Amino acid sequence: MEIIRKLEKPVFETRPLYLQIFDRLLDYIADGTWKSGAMVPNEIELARTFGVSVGTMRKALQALSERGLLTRRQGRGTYVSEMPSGESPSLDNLRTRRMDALTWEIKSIQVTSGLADDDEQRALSLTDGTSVVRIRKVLADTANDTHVLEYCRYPSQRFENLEKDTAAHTMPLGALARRYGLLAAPASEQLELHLADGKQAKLLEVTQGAPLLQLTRIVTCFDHVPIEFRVAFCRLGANAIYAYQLR
Amino acid sequence: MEIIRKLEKPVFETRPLYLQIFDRLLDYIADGTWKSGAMVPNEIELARTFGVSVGTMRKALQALSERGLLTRRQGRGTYVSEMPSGESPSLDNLRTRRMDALTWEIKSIQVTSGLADDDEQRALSLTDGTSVVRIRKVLADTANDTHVLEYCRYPSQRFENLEKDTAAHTMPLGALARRYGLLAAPASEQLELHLADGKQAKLLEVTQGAPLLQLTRIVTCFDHVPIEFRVAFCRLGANAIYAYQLR
DNA sequence: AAGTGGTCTAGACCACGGA
DNA sequence: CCGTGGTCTAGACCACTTA
Repeated sequence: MEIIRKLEKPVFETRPLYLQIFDRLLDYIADGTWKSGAMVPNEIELARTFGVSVGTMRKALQALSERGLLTRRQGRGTYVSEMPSGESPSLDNLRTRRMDALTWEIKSIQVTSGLADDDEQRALSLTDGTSVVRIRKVLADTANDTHVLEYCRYPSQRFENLEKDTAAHTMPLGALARRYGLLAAPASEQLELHLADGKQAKLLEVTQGAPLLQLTRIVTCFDHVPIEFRVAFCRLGANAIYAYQLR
Repeated sequence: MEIIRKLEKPVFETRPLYLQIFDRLLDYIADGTWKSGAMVPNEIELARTFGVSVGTMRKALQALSERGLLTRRQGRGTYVSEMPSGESPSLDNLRTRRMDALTWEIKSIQVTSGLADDDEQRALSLTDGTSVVRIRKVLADTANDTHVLEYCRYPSQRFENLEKDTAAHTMPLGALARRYGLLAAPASEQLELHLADGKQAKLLEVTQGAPLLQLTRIVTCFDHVPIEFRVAFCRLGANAIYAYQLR
């Protein structure tokens, strides 16, 4: 084994072993070999099956743990992180002033599909003539007087028949992606101020020209292939804020 | 040395060695023993001087590197990260649509001090009767039509004579903190929509009631002691956005 | 060629959690 | 009590940078 690796590595794969293992484990999680919430074998056993030292195995596991895909606890073991699989369409960074999560009610949902327009092509790295599934939602947390109009687009090629998969329409992205054998990586988000146009005003029950917080994000897999393009317009109640952790 | 550590550790200090070293190195950087931009000794030498193995030393160095305080490059060595020491009062997350940094001009600056009010006491964990230095700035990037009204408060106790230290008033927090022997840790920030009151409207050259993006952040040292309480009101031009990296 | 950090190994002991 | 991950050691070799 030692010799095989020493011979093959320079030719076929020069990346660090722990990163190669990282990717293999990523596949395990994405394709369900390791199911959400399940306990995974211990370090020593994993190291043996991959033919590496415990230290190297550990580095791969820690990398996954840092990215939130595995949860490790001393004395307990290593578990596949439970992704929020419920109905909440994660707008995690919208919080109450006391940093509690908001509780969303889906007021309306509308699913269509069609050829990607210029913006969608650019955002999702699609070529001309490819199509996308579009999901438009109106969400509300009436207790906190906060309403969101959300436009999500997914490349049809990677999300086959998403249009008809109604159960998937209300899932947060993490769960949706995994349902289609994909793993969403951390993304960046952009915020700007936007004044409501007529249509937005109607859907969000505000007057035209009311100030909204506009969120734009593009989520990719770990291989940097984009899988979601989302634009959300938020009407924030007096008690609602957008909070996040600076680097 | 070995014996001393084995004897003393359980009594005086049970935290992992690499974290103890992390803190010592943090002090080196904060107090200027390791100057900004300087190269630090190599891992092996450091490990010897601290009386630990290279692996442990490495873990401490990497932790500092992850937090952006050290910069390590294979073949080059380890350097103390250069902090932005210029005049720009870092509003790093405000960007143009193309993600370029904005270039700020200080339109006005006003420095006062006085007893901390309730909000300031809460934000900075101060007790009744302690005082703060307040710096109010109006900043503008005229090219991108973006204006910011920024209120910063610092505990007088940790920033002695900051009121008279005019050079410090225009520094970004990282540089300011280091000038006073402190090291700022990553913080969290809150965003909300705010409608300009009369005073804000005048300072930002907008009409009263104009929508502003309000940023609130509290920055602490690595020991969680708060050192800055900042509230900023931003009038964003059409080309300006607030961008950040999701976890 | 020399020196640096990056990767990898093969052990050891410790602290925690659960049976 | 045992099994887990967390810490720590003392090496080895590799890849990169600079002189």
